[in-house]
Amino acid sequence: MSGETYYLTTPIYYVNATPHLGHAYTTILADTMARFQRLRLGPERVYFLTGTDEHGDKVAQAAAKAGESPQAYADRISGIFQETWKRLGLTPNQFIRTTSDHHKRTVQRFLQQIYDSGDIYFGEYGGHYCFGCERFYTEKELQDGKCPDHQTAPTFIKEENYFFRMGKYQSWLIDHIHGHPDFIRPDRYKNEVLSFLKDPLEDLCISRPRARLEWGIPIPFDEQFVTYVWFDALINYISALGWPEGEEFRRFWPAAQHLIAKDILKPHAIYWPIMLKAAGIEPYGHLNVHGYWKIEEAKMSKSLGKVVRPLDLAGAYGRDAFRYFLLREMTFGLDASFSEEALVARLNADLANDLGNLYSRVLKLIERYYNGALSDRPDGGGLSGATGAAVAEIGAAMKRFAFSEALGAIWDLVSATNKYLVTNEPWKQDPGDARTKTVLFTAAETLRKMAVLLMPFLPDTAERMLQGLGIDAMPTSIGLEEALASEVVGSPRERRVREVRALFPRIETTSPKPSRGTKEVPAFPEAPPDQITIEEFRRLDLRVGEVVEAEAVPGSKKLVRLRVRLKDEERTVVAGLREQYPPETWPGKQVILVANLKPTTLMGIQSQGMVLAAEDDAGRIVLLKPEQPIPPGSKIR
RNA sequence: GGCGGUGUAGCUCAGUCGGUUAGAGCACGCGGCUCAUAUCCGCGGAGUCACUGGUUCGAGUCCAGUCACCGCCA
Repeated sequence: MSGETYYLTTPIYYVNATPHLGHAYTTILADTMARFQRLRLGPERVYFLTGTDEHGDKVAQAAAKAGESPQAYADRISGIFQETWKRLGLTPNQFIRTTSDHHKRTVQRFLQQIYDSGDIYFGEYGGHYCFGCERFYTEKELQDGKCPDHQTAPTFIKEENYFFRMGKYQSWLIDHIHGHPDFIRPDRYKNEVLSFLKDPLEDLCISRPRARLEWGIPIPFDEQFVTYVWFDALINYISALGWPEGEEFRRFWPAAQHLIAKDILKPHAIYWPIMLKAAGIEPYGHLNVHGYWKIEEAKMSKSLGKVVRPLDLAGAYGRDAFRYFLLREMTFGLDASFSEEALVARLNADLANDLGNLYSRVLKLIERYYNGALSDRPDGGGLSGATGAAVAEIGAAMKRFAFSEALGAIWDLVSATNKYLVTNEPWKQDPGDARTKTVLFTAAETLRKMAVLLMPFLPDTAERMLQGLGIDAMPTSIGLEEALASEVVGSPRERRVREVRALFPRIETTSPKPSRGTKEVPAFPEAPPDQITIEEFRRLDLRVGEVVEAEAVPGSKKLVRLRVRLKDEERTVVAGLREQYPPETWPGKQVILVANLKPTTLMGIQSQGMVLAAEDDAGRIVLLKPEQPIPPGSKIR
């Protein structure tokens, strides 16, 4: 029980979408910090939580659209998140799901507790409700009577609900933030919260009538209502630890470091501390807020597409290179730009040229001079100052979540080691000379320490470096200082360097556009690029259509203009099939239509879809149609 | 409309309490080296610190205003 512990959380991700760059960034940051703290404190003192948020209107709607039950849908999307983190090599201690029985019970217990203590009341509320946002809007907030987010007219709803007395704790929260200046960091977000708290805080509506929304956790004291999703979701941070009597809760609360993106500042900075206060739980330790990645579409390669999928990027460039870019390029708290061009620049300059080449030149010299033997390792101490400086800087930077600065400190050490070699020129010296040995072994020792320091940031690379240095045992259950001491890691007397492979092959960019060296990059197991996922397939809206009329397009040999009936709409579709299927053969035919194809204009006629046909090697074309007649508009999946 | 933030080299950014010649990385140019992944090391050019005015012996830094972009709130 005694001693510092570290509890790190990401938001739980809403399952109405699959993982994107933002999800990956937050989770990679958390993983890096978790690994760093495990190295510093020992793994048993660190707990890293992530998971998925699975209740609410939007999930129910997405499930309906996918033709699945909400639970089946949530299971599937949650599974994709878990698989993605696994493939990225992330190491959460727990992956929590809000549809788990344990979480549901905890939420009910929490609600009951604050209900019993009088902080929840029943009241009536009327307002303009947007189903897309799952919230009410005031008249002023609406733009032209429509929801500013969804551009749809809200529904006026008057209903009774349960409300949480947040206003009661407003002054307490303001005092707490002032009393703990880094409760919310960086400062810009603290200021934003304090500015918001200058106005009176309204009570929070924490229920939704079941008649309107089934998919949620029932309110324990009134089965006619389910819990508002935010209220449900925030509680994950303590239900995961087994609040109230769980051993992990006692051990890791309130040493919580919440990590979020700036879009969900308010629930975390205002609702959540007040919820904890009302339940008699100590506030969390810190809220750490990061910015957005602005994706520069112009600088993204066509093959990876506009949608930046973490696994595609990690697959193309290697997961450590992807991770390095994210950690190095964004100043914590600020926005940053993401492009493959910038990623390749970082990969070549920092990873291949600086670190990879350093590793390679040192090991190859040792290989050649001493047949790889590292058993006799006099460390001349010529780099101890630079190493010590790096260790100190990393520690200071990580306290502030300044990942980029921490990596900068490691690269200062890389640079110092390169300078050290140029200064001492071991390749010009006699291998048998004591000085030569000292220089090379000092460099090797520094590489080993560098690898230890890199473990949280580039775990795969750190492991490869240590293995190249003849070390199999990863330091996991010891502190950082011990890990850096040569006696602990790699103590076997018979250490020798192993086969040296390039850590990061350069990606050649000689052609005007970065020619992506995808093939050469050591990728981890990943679907070949010509396969698509089931999600990608589902983006196609394929429908059965029935041709109502058809006529030749004047001035064209191949084109035929079709009127195609779907369920209760008709589309004009221009097809290039007139030679095979003249106009008179079309009426009454059932066809397969790509219904969500972007409309295009052919010979002055707008075509709202595409009819599917098959073509053999000889160029013979046949139309696809349902095996049996089926109502027009039927979905194909 | 209110509050807040940002504006520094071609690009991305650092710049502490006001202090002397404004910094780093990338990119570019020159030189060195040839162990190393065409890598590494050294040197160099380039800035009206958004603009205008003020305080001060002295302003990138403090104050007022203007412009541009961004965020939060209404």
